[in-house]
Amino acid sequence: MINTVANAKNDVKEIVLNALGRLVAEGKLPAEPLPAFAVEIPNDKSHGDFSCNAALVSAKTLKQNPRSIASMIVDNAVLEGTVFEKIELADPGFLNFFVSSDWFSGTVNAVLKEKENYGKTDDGKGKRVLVEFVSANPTGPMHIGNARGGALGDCLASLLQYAGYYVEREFYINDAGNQINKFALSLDIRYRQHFGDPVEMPEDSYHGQDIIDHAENFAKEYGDKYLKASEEERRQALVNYALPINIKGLEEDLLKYRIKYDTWFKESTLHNDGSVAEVIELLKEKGYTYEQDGALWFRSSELGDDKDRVLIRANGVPTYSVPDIAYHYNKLVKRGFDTAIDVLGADHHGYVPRMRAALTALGVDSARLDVVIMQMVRLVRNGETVKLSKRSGKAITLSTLLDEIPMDAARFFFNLRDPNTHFEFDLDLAIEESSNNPVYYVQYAHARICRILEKQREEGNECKFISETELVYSEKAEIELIRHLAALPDIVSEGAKTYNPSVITRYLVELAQHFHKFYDACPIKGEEERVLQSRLSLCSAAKIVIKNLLDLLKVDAPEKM
RNA sequence: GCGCCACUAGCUCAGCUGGAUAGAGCAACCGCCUUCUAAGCGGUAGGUCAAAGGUUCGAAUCCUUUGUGGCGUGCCA
Repeated sequence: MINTVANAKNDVKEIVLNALGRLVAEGKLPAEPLPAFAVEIPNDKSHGDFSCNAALVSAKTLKQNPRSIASMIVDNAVLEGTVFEKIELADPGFLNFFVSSDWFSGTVNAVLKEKENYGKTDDGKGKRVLVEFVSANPTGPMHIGNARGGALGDCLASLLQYAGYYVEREFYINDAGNQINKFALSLDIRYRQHFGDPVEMPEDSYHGQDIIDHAENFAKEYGDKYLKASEEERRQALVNYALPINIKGLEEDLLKYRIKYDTWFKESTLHNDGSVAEVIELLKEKGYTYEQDGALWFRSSELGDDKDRVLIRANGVPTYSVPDIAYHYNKLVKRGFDTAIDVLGADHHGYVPRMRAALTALGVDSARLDVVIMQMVRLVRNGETVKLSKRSGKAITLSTLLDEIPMDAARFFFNLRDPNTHFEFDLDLAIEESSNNPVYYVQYAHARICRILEKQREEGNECKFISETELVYSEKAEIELIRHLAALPDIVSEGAKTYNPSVITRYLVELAQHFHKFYDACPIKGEEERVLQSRLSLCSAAKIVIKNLLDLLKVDAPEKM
């Protein structure tokens, strides 16, 4: 058994349940089913290492006051063979558990033994999860929202892997439908304008410089020969030329961002292989469709959406929902993933009930679709919000952002906050090479440890990894640091369960803080052998954990700064 | 109008399924390098947790109403 917070919490639960069981068996307590109770880490360390509210929550059921229940539990608790050395009763009825001192050395030992596996959990039990994220429109470059989605989706995928899931990353390419038509139209007009045609760009076409560049490069390569071709042929040629370039661009930008997908899934394949038609047939068969005003409707309002939705327009063209339904059907049924996770911007939240309704209609448990909604990012420079205008084509693209700020900072910063909260990205801070910048603060801790270990090695003090019974920790800063190391598996479980990688970045900042305090309070050089070895071991353990988690985030862990 | 998300220190944010005096970082002020990285550490000050009700042993946390802000609400994606 490894000394982690998670295991200690389980031990507390067992001790309490056993004590309660004994009391019931002796007839001192009624045999009532008790409500679930919690084990937590108190803020105030005088309240012990772990505290339990069992007596408080069961007071009502047992019809006794919490204090007397707690007192009975204390009297009947058996601590032999556990990591705890004492339990205290505290008002109004808390049970405070104190671990024995070798629990701390055991934790350090566990980290050193497990190395790169320390912190991993088996919550996922190998369940197959598909994380789809970014899926930016291939008609243009990626914007700032994709930057958050990229960092978030990629780290979420890594976190789930860490928690024992089998994970694949996927990018869904919308290479069909209206957006592509608009793309074609925009390219077409720019191409004709290039040769002096006075035609104007419609309001809702793509006005960006990238479209002009594509048209001009196309003109350079093929001259004016497509001017004489049919409009359809010309647009097709333009799309066939520009779209692969864009997709390649997306792939390259994302690779620079350290994101590598397992699959690039094209929407067009769903049209070509009949999946789109199949899904419509299935919905019809199940009786979830009807015709009205010449269009085919989906009875989504019966399945939790706030209104019915059009599947096929009066003009015979399916709406975007249909391939999307086919796509999710593909993920969950055809490819058999246990869970599909979509990382979406808040502006798409209205789409979620519809997709769940569709899955339900198709006989798929809609709980297998999980959606991580991320709120908008506000970019701030010099204390002022950077205005983003998509319409004018002057939005900040992902690649300009990444030219401005270091990759490490981007990946770290976009995972600093809960996905579902609005958040402010301070561009100046991301560039700053100081302790104000959380990335540097964490990296500095890592570099510092590396140098300490190296210096000690030069002086003949190798970290020997002596047995846990010989490690000794008594300083407050040591204890705090070890407590934090022990908490990692719990943090991983929580982050995986709530789809929230920000717990990892925050954990790292706190870990770095605990380390810096330890560094300041506990010298290594010149200490007696046992203390020296204990502290070297603790340094190594902290280094392992920082490195593991920076790797998870795909942020560099420099050995020197 | 309806729906989703938010509102905690001057600023940016934590606060786990309700728990024991509400936490960090920044900014402000005061300190710490002849010893392993001062890109570090310590201290002081700063809050009616948007407001009002409710639920209970106990609420920043759960419920209701109100206010403010963001985003949705297409036979656009």
